[in-house]
Amino acid sequence: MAMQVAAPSRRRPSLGRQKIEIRRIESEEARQVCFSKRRAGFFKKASELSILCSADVAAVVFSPAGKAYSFGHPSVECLLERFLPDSSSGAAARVRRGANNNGGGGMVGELNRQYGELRAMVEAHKARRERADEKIEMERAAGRWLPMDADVRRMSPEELMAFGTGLMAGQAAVSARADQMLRDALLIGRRPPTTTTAGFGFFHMPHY
Amino acid sequence: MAMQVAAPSRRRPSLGRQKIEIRRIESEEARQVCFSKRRAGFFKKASELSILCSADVAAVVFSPAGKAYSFGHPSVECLLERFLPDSSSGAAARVRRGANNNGGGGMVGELNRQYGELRAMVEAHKARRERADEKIEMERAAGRWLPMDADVRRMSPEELMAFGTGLMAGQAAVSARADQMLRDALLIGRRPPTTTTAGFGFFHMPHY
DNA sequence: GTGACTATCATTAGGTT
DNA sequence: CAACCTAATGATAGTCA
Repeated sequence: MAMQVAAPSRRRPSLGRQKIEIRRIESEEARQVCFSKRRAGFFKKASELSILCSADVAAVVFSPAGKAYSFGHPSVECLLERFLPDSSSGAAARVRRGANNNGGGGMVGELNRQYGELRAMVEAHKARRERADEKIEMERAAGRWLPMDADVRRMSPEELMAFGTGLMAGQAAVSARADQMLRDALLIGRRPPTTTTAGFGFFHMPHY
Repeated sequence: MAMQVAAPSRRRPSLGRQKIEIRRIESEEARQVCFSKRRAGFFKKASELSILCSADVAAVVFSPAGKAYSFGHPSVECLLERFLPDSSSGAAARVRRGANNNGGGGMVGELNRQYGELRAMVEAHKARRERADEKIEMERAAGRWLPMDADVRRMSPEELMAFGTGLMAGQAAVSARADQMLRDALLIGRRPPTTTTAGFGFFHMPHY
């Protein structure tokens, strides 16, 4: 492998950072490198957020390979205890029951209420949309849509679109990742991660 | 190389970003503002990390006021279950229950999360993109969007619920579509609807 | 509390070593 | 493969509407 003699006076050592689109990085190598860099940056952000704003933050990341990393202030477990009970105890069950019974009361009503805020925001956007004309084309790529629940009958088209998109997005994510999750789960099983402290919260790093 | 900035005839509207130390922000107001901004940035990073590297990411943030926000790809519960040490009691048990409840058919519960996602997304976008192409949104909203195989818009809440549940069970085609669309919307920067999943994955916003 | 701005600081994509 | 480098992109502190 012949190496070129660097010509420092003429050639730039680097093009510097290039803009990239937020989509899966195809190159296995580049993806790995990016993961390492961004994971570090991500945890740093978590740390700064917790310190600057006195907020409690927990973050867990699973690498494509199945290794688990995490950050938690005060600790991941602690925050999960606070976060989970609320959504798993009575809420979900109650919601579900209500849906089966009348499909429009209780939680759904609340959902709709909250939707009012969102709607307001969307409205605000429309109000500000003065300069914009182009590519209605992309739309086609969107494919088919599917608005559901939350009393869609009362939503404006815009809201329906937004909601449907969001819904699909979530489901898409779940479906698309189901297989990998399964694989990961089987692959990693559950091994106790090593724990280290990084500045503020706790970092759990995987050991190989 | 000290260079004095020549006194500009016109005063700068802002000094721009200033460097700050990573320590609790004393000013109540400044802390709140910072929290909002950084929380958004934090979730965005989480989203990008999960997309770029195909990594599974979950993050939970509690504001000083006690409100909880979260991001999870595929979902917070799902990842937590993978992360938490096996323990048939306490947290793990609850986590599992919650996951089952939500995944088993709690569409509304899921919708509630989607709502949060949508809101987060809108919030994130208002900050910088809408001025470009709201036109598309309008056009689309005009009523030219293609419905799914079933006309969910005419379904009763019960029917929607059932349909939604079925969808969650497995809609490969839809998932693919959504995924593609999401990618386009998110990465390209010019998405049709006012919706972006800030990645994709679920956002849990605080319940009021 | 949120949106808009802008100058700056921070992060990181691509290469190199 | 990780540590360095450089330069361009991205995030955001400070301020005002």
